[in-house]
Amino acid sequence: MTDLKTIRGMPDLYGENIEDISMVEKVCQKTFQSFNFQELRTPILENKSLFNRSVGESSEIMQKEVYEFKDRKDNLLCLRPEGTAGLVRALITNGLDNDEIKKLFYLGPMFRYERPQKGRKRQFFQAGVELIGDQSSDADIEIILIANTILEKLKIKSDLEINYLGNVENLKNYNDYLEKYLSETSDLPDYVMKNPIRALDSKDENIKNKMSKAKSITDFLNKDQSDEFFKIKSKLDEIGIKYKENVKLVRGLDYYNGLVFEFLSSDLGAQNAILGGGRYDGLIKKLGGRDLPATGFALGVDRLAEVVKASSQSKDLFIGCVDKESRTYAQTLGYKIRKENSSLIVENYLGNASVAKQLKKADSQGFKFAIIVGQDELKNKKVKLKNLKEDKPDLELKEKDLLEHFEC
RNA sequence: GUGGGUGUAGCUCAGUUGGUUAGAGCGCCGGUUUGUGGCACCGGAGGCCGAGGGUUCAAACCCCUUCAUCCACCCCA
Repeated sequence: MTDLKTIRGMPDLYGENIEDISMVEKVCQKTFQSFNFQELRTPILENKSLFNRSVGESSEIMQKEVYEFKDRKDNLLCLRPEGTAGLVRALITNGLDNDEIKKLFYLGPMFRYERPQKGRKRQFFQAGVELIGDQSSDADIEIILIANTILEKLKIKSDLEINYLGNVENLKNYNDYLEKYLSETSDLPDYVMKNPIRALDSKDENIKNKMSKAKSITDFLNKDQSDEFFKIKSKLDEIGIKYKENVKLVRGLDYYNGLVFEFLSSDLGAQNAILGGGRYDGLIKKLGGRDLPATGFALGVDRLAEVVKASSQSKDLFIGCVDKESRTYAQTLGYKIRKENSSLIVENYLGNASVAKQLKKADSQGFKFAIIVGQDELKNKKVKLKNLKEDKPDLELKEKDLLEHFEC
């Protein structure tokens, strides 16, 4: 029966699970659009080399988390592990890397071969924005505003942490410094040896102790960079967005520089990052496009869905029927009512249960109103509208009045 | 990739030192009530006890393997 199993970390989603995810996606999409961001949808499959050059060949993700395979013509492909690289590639591929400022968003499944746990699946959903061509700190502020709006709409409590990485040289210098600083320590785990910057957010007590006396990236910034960071912070203050400066915040993808940030939720255990992003000014050029600044973020749709509970949508009208003759009329009524108001949820019950059962079903499924269509209704074109939520007498309505009752 | 927990009905879970036919609650279907809901009562369906192997007269239970899931490390959204 192995052929009937789902692939590890890629569950079928149904019921409440998909309701929550789908609701989060809708909120994201609406919010992006309200900031006048346009959708850009790229393929799930890309050449693996694209991610080697963007995410970084030495990064954890590319080292062991990519689903890669050869196609029938021996091209080395992979399932995308994140969204930014594909979107940047699309800009270059389609000649969109011009001077016009671009505000783009994406939404869809990503894949990483990791050990699954809460808030971490092998297929997971991300939504994100990229603001291309604007190097000002206002652009960084704009995307933080988007992030904040989404989290507010979803009523998710979270803490914003920010840090400033400077540019490639700062990072290199800081990395070199850490390498030297840590070289006195023995028993360093592999991941720290490979990339000393990883020691910053390590949970290992040994490393934590050692790092508490190390210099921070802030000490490696020049005056302009410190000023820029200061500017960003005062703008956040002015708007009234609370944040915590975290000099240990570094991000796992190689392309980040300048401002980086994360929104953290305490309700998710170890996978507490629900949204993260920052500036990636060098990436477009590195991938072969023009030298354009860019900033953006990605959020974990599944992770947000874990911490919100979607208020189950209330359903509007249950149309039952008592025999075959009346059923078609019942369907006609449903059809007309939905035309009158397309946002209504209207069930046309097509089974053979008794009237009592039908009403019970309507009630237990959370419908507000119910009508039962039978011979009388068919003959007189009149129905009794039952209010299932409040104890009120039935309304006897002609077809026209019924339609009016439900129009928007 | 490392360490640990858990897999029994659609869902949440009981199941005694290994002992006849594996249970409950919720949900589903039917009835009390053949055209009027919420409550109550009665009945029913639904299980290869995650999968494969082993020990035993006998395994949901013990052993091995494997898969899935959860927690932590790691990583990230």
